[in-house]
Amino acid sequence: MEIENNLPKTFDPKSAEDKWYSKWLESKSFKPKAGKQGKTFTVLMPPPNVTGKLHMGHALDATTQDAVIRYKRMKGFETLWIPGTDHAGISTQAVVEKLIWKQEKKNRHDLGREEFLRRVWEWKEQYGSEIVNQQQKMGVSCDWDYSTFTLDEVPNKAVKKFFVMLFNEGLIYQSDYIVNWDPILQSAISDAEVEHKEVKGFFYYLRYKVKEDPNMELIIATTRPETIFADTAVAVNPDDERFKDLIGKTAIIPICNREVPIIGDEHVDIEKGTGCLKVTPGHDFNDFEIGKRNGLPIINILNKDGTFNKLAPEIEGLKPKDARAEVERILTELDALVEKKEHMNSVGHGQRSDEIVEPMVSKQWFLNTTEMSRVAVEAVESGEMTFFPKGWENTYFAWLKNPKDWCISRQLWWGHQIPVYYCKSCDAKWAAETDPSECVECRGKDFFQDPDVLDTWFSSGLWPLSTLGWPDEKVMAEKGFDKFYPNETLITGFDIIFFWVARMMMMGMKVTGKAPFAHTYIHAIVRDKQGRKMSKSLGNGIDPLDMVAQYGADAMRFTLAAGSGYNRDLNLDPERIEGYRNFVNKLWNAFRFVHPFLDKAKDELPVKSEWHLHDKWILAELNTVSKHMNEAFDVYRFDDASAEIYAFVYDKFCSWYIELSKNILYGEDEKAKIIRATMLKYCFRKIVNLLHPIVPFITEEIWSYLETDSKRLLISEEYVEFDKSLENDDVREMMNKFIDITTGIRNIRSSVNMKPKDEIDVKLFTDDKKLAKFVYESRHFLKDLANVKSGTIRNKEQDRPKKSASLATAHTEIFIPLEGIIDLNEQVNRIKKDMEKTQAEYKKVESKLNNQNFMANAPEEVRAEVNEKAKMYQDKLQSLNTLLDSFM
RNA sequence: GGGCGUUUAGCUCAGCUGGGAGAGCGCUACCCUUACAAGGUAGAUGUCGGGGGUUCAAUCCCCUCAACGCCCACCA
Repeated sequence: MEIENNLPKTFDPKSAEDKWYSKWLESKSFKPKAGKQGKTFTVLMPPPNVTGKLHMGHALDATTQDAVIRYKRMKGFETLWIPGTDHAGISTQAVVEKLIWKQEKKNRHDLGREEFLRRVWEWKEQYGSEIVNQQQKMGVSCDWDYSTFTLDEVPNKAVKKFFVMLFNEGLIYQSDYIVNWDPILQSAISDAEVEHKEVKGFFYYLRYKVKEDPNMELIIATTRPETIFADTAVAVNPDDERFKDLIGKTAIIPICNREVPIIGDEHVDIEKGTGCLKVTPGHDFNDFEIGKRNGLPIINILNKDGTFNKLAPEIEGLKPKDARAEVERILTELDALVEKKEHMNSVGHGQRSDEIVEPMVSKQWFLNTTEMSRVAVEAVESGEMTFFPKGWENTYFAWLKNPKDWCISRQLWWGHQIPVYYCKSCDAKWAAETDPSECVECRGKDFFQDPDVLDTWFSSGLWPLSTLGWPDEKVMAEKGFDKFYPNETLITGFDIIFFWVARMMMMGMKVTGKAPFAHTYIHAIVRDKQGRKMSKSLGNGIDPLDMVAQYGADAMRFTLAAGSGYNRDLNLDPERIEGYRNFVNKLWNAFRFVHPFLDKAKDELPVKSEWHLHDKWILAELNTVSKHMNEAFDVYRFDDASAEIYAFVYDKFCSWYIELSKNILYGEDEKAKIIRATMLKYCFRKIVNLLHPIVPFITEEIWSYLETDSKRLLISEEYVEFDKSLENDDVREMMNKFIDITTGIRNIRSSVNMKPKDEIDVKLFTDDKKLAKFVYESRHFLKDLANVKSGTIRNKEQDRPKKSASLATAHTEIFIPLEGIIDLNEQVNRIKKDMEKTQAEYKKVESKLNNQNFMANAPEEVRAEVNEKAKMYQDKLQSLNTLLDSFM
């Protein structure tokens, strides 16, 4: 019979993607809608930087969040997924500065603050929307009306409100402090933004004279000889027998010949170096502390661009590297350099600029996080917020249990300007949420705002609040703050646990007393197939949009979901995407098979008494899959969810149910046809439903053929739930046996190199009467599945055919009489091999049963299982013996 | 130096509270069989990093060694 099919032979992702994304937008399917759960479910998208092109990490973010949101939406939660973008102070400013320099040879100071910011905004308007396009290509179902940019009005207000609040509480303070200075950005950066890298350097052993005793000299080891101009002391350990008499005396710094005190300080390690330490409070974190303890002066010998200033006259204007060489030259000349030894040094680099950061003392704003950290720790310890996988809480704790004050000011222009004002007429300094018109103290008009801006993470930390309108009460009401805060789940990568997760926790709890989200799912970092980080310099990056163009968004999403469980790395090989593209296509073709029969299908399932055993079986299997998928999604095991449905579609639905349906659908029995068509349609509705959170496009496309009401979109359907009444272990057992027999016959066919066209006669022997009956009734199917032309099925008391190709399962012996055609020795060997294997298995269980300790200690169910297995192996061995006998 | 993690089939990885070693990709043979060659059928492959211990029973728990990776701190 010829069946017409007007569907394309391969699935075309592109047209489906565009079509359905617009339909979802039109139908407002992404907007929160009250559902049967009576609860909200909010997810906050980590806002990508406006500078950025989306990379695979974003694609993983998008896929996992979209899967969760779609799942929960279908489960009947009122879902809200909030998108947005981050102004990313440092990187954006750097990108635009570079661009302007390239085009006009002007730096930001040439343009002035106002003009420069205008240019950055212009740039942002042009490129910021690119991100939205890219996200939409991946199918994200977020509510675009909630889209927020960190420099929008409300986040601006949030930042100011929070700043002023903490300023007035005394938690935000200004201080001269040693900070990490990035000479490229010409700004302070926080500790968290510094990355340490191993760099080859040297130990320089320098000779310092002691003023009081011209014959005495101290040898000091240092890795940074160029900083001697900023030294204000020499320190030794007060318990160090070698040097303690020198404490109180004076050392003379080579080159600049400055006299500095020799002091005793516990920090000095007797074992390390020479036991003498040069103290540079202006350019070293530890020395800064020593200086504070001992009241030492601070000398700053660096300019903002990292070159040396006039306090280091011999090297003025030089960069640290050149300065070091010059100092080395002079020291050698003066015979003050005793020795130079190679040494691996770990040196701080700016996360953004990748330039060596210089510790430098400057006036900065700090946020005291002691109390906020404690609260944030408590929230996780109490279970108010849970990490998935749980292990990541260690990383979180490591950061928060050892809080350091957070340097929040940056010497940049692009960002939230610090809302602190200074009066020029009096000494007043105050923080205000709105632009002031006069000095709070002298009411003078001559005041100015602090020129610095806040660390980007300061505004990101308030993201859960500001995206829902805080602190503007009107906007909060519009956006449903009370309804959607706290969020339910945060999904992000582990690299920003303390940059972002910890800060949101601290700030969210500070403002509302509640953790901003209940769950944090930490997903893997996407790497290349060799496990290397994707980076520009390696050129191993994979562009998600290329993958979408090449294989379709569904294939890429399925790949990412399948690779994303509780693992730390996700090594992505484009070949895997191709593999899952094939899966998507498989699904499409399975549907192509069903499609012509949809006319016959009814919308309601027939009464149970009319179900074929195949139907009961596939519905039971599908039901189990739905159970496992629900469980997996609930705990963010996207890998399990994907594997479950993948295996079902391939190994159960396509390989068996569809194959078994052909005989019926191409047959004569009209009633049976209708039932089978109805069942297939029903299964397909469930399959695309279950798959929808992972592969939204193809499932919506297929759904459109299955649902007559074109207004009902799959995205808004109810997710399949477990239904206990569909479970049926007897049917499963029967089908498994039938599959054993079919596979067994195919196995024999393959072993004797039979062509698919060759028809065969099969003789089956089993003592399972129900099975015998079912197999007999299924004889037509066996023709389709294994080209069985004729056969008999008898009990094991009957004589077996001689010299046949044969095989034994635990329940059935299969004979294919082929005397004269087959190599008998080969057959005997095959049976013997099977026998050895089975015997080995049997021995394993037998030894357990003979082990008294096992019988005494093992739980009953385990014993029962082992018993059953032993019986199964015995049966099989007996059958194999019978098979061998047939060759005698 | 402190902490975390990883080590299971050629590759990438799953294996929950101990009780049959699994998946995908790849590979081999045969097949263009009327949903699908982006396919079908059949098949091969593991001393579960090494050693020791607990247990009737260890990939799983404990100890130890080794290799690799990450994070933090520090480096006179």
